[in-house]
This record gives sequence, structure tokens and C-alpha cells, in this order.
Amino acid sequence: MLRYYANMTDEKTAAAGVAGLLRIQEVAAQIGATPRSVRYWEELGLLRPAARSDGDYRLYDQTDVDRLRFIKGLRDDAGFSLAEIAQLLEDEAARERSHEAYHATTDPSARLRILRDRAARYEHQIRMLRGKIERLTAMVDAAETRLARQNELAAGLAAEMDATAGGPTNNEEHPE
Amino acid sequence: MLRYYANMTDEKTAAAGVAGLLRIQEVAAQIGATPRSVRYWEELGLLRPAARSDGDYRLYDQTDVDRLRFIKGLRDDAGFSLAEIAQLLEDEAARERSHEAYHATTDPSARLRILRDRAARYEHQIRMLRGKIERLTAMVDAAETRLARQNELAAGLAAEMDATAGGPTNNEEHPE
DNA sequence: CCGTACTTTCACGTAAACGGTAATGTTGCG
DNA sequence: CGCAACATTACCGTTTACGTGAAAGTACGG
Repeated sequence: MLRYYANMTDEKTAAAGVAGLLRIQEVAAQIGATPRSVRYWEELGLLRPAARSDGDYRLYDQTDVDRLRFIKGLRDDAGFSLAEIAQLLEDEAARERSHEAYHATTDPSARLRILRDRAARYEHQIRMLRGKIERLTAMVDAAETRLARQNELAAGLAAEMDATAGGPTNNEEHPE
Repeated sequence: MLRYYANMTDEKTAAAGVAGLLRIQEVAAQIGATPRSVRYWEELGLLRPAARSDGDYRLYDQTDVDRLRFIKGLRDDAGFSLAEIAQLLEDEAARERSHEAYHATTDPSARLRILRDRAARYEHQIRMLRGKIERLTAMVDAAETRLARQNELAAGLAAEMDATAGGPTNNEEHPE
């Protein structure tokens, strides 16, 4: 028997079928992390596995893997701290509260508010990432400027070499 | 009297004029770091101030500030470790060796080789940064997909609300 | 049912990147 | 020259993000 976590049963079971659940080593390998890291992220409230086996093994479904992959990207590629990631992703406790609130009502306007909050969060994530991309782009531009300067100097030197080989030595300036 | 560091005198004095040198607190403020961090980066061999005062105060010129700003960006925006940054930037010891080698010869082909090495390094920096930008862009795309899904759901709910208000209740599906 | 590979929690260890403080020296304005 | 503001080295402390066992339990093919 599997114990799925409360209020996550619906689409999680749907997404994973009745099986398709992975153990921690498997998901860790898939996202390029260690089981220890995945457990640590859970400890910080970044995610919660879809289910536990009878023997309390963590069992992850595809949405878990997606979230883990996103977390990994936010750390390795965007360089966010786990605390920042928790803010960005909304920690698991808040997610479950939100999910529960969504299902606790059938009032479309209440549900709409919840969805809009979630959308706002995604928009915030996107803004943060875009900001990082912009700054990285500026850094690339700076590096390209430096590269261009090197290439100009190199071209000057090459010209000097040609001149020396083909005619009288003309001593130009050669900064660095 | 100022003691400029050997083999850095030429363009550093030129860039800074005879003065224009800043103390550590000033440069730290300019790049948004603490003096402690700047000293730590120096300790790891990431840079060396242009000069020291008679009383051994670190004195930085504009090229130092640029380099420090780049280091800060590589840490905060690109999320590189200081060790990785040392690789990327070529640590100060290697820089000085390269600089010295450049000036130790007047042979254009030898100089050309040095410049090409430096250019290759810049190109490597650019490739690394571009890789990061690509992965971040993929993450933005993923976030936008999630956002779009939310917005679709929200649109569905809004339609449901209109229908409920304007006519008979039509019960559609409403996943989350 | 047995062994092996995997998993659990708990706990201690550690590398990186500084923060903070102490003891001391330097700058530079009035 | 006197003093406030800043600097230096040295060193210990802290936080983050795990690594690395230990001790015990679980999953499962044969």
C-alpha cells in the first residue's frame, strides 16, 4: 500500500498512474544531484515527495522531478541560494495551504484569486530570471569589448611583422 | 611616495593619472561589496591593487575597479565560485607572468602568441556566460509555460463565472 | 526466507565565503 | 601635533550546503 500525501492525491496519482513512482536515487540521478541534496532540499521545505512507501521510502512522481530539476537549475545556473529559491518557489507548506484552499471552495472568484496569486509568483520568477539574463548579457558585452581590443592589438602586431619582413622597420606604438 | 607594483606601472599610472587611486572602502562601495570580501578575493589571487601607500594602504585604479566589478558579477549574477572565477579570469600571478613575458620581448610573433592566448581566454569566458544565458532562457521558457497554464485555467474560471451570472449553471471540469 | 542493494533518520564533519573583533598603524584636516 | 576616521594583519566564528558514516529498517529476486 502507498500512502499518498493529503490533498495532493488527485493529479499526482493521475500523473504517475498507479505506479511510475521513483525512489530517491533514481530521481537524484535524473536531475544530476545526490540523494543527500534532495533530502536536504526537502528538509528546507522546498518540496515534498508525492508519496511514501509502507516502509517510508520517498516516492517521487514526474511533477516532483520537474520541480527538482527547476530547483537544481535555480541553484547551478542562476546561482540562487536555497533560501532565495524557497521564496521564489513558495515553500511546500504554503503550496499545500494554497492547494487546499483551492479545493476547499467551489466559488470561482475565490479560486480565481488563488490562480492569480500563483500567476503573479510565476511572473516574479520570470522577472528575476530575466534580470539575471540581462546582467549576464552585459557581462558578455564587456568581455567582447575586451576581446575586440586584444584582436586589434594582435592585428597591429601582425601588420608590424609584415612590414618588418617586407620593408624597413617602422616602429609603431605597442601598448598592451 | 607610492609604491606601484612592478610591471604594472605603465598603463596603470596612465589610467589613474598620478592620482585617482581609491582606497578599499571606496572601491568596495562602488562595486557593492565589503572591504573584507575584496581582501579575501585578493588573498585567493583574484586581483592585486595597483599600488600601496607608504603606510601599506591598498590603492586601486580604474582597471582594478573594473576587474572587481566583473568578479562581483561572476559571483552574484553568474553564480560562479571564486575558484571557478580564478580559472576564468586567470589568477593575478599568471597575469603578471604573462604581462612580464609580453614586455620581456620585442619579438612581434612572441607577443602575438601572448595576445592570442589572452583572446582565447576571453572567448572561453564568453562561451561560459552564453551557456548560462541559454540555460536561464530555457528556465524562463519553462516558467512561461507554467504561467500560460495558470492563465488558461483562470480564463476558464472567468468564463464559468460569466455563465453562472448570465444563465444556467454549466458545470465544466476544473483541474488545477 | 535470505541476502544484497537500497533506504531511513541522526549525527558529526567540512569546504567556501565571508563576518567580526582585536591590536596596531596611517591619513589628513584643523 | 592631535585626533577622528580609516587602514593593516591575524585570527576565530558563522552560515550555507551539503558529505560521510552509523545503526537500523525495507524491497525484492532467487
